[in-house]
Amino acid sequence: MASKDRILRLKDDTRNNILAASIDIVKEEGWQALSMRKIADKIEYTAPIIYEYFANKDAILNELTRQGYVKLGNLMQQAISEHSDPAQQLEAMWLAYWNFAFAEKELYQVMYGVEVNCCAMQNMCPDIQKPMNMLWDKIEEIIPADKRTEEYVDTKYYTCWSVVHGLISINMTRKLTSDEMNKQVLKDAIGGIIASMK
Amino acid sequence: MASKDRILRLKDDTRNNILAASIDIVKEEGWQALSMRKIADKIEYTAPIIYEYFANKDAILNELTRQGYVKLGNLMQQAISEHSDPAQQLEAMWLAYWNFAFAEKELYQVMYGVEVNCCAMQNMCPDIQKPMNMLWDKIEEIIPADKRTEEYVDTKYYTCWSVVHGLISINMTRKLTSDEMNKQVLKDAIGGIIASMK
DNA sequence: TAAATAATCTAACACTGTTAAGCAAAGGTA
DNA sequence: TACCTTTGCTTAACAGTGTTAGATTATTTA
Repeated sequence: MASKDRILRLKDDTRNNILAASIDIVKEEGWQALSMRKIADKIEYTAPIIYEYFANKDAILNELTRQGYVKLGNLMQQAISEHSDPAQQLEAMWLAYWNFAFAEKELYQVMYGVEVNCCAMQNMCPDIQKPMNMLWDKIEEIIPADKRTEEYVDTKYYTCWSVVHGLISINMTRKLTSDEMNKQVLKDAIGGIIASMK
Repeated sequence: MASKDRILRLKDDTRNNILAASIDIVKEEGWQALSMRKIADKIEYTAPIIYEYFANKDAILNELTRQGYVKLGNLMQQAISEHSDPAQQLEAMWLAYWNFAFAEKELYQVMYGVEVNCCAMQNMCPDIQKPMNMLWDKIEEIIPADKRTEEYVDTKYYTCWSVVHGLISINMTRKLTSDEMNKQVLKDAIGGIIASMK
């Protein structure tokens, strides 16, 4: 019965191949160029077999989105482990978020809908919520107990997120700002918000 | 020769009809649903005649984008006229930006590529640059002369823009935050940045 | 070896943006 | 009035898209 396992492993392989082929195509030609037939070509099959692994094209994008959040979560975990002071940890987490957005540009695009049309963030699965929760918890930790209401944490969380995501979006759609200025804006804004929490 | 004028006016009418039909469709069914044949149906023609008025689909989106920037510019102008203090003017301008994004959600989406795929911001025509320039100039005005370098103004400009655009993007892709909190975040962040300029 | 099952492909549907060819009505000219 | 040319518009088509049904081939099981 070990052959069953081998076959299952092979099926898993082609599933991964589909996902890998997809990001390859996106990296080469952008999200708009991603088509079922192109994916099939790349994995040396015909288009219909993809539907044995994914319900439809959106399901592929959803899985890539999920994987993106997993990666982001891991990077944040690592950022935390490299500092002991909560404020420094939070800053490192946002920096990790920032770096992830450009290191995995294509994933960030599908995760946060910058220049992508698809998949309107339907299923809020745990993987997707994790990075958000990590940031939220860390902010909660920094805020002194007497100010620590859910609303206050929410406000600070969304303020930080807005700055970072906004700056990333702007950088991705048009590229005018210099790298030094990005770092400056990021440090200024995030630093200011973090300082205002205490 | 007045009949020539009438005919030209009619041509202008259908051009406008094409644009109006386009936003109508987008408002009803979203950007993804916008197709040449649907536009044609709405203006009671067949698809190919659209190409007598616009080079291709992207050209339609570009024109809508341009019109969006014109509207935004006018709203900002109005915001300025309603205050005398530069800091208050700037705050009103950002508020106008914010309100525009939700009053003309579809336009904002095509202007800033939130959940849209098309038209990668190719031709930076004056109409498009105007709102940016208005904000930039106002920020320059607020910053005291001894700090007023181009880089410093740039930094403050992008910081503000990032917060606002980020918050808008987040609100448009997922809607979790409450209206009151949005205003709070906006006022907090923008207010803070403006205060830090002086 | 024969039957049953799994794996894969071909063909098709309805849609997309876009172009070329053709028809029909209007305009100008003799 | 007759012809010609231009304009306005349509039909038909091409190549591409996501997706499904049916047929075909290969593999496993009895």
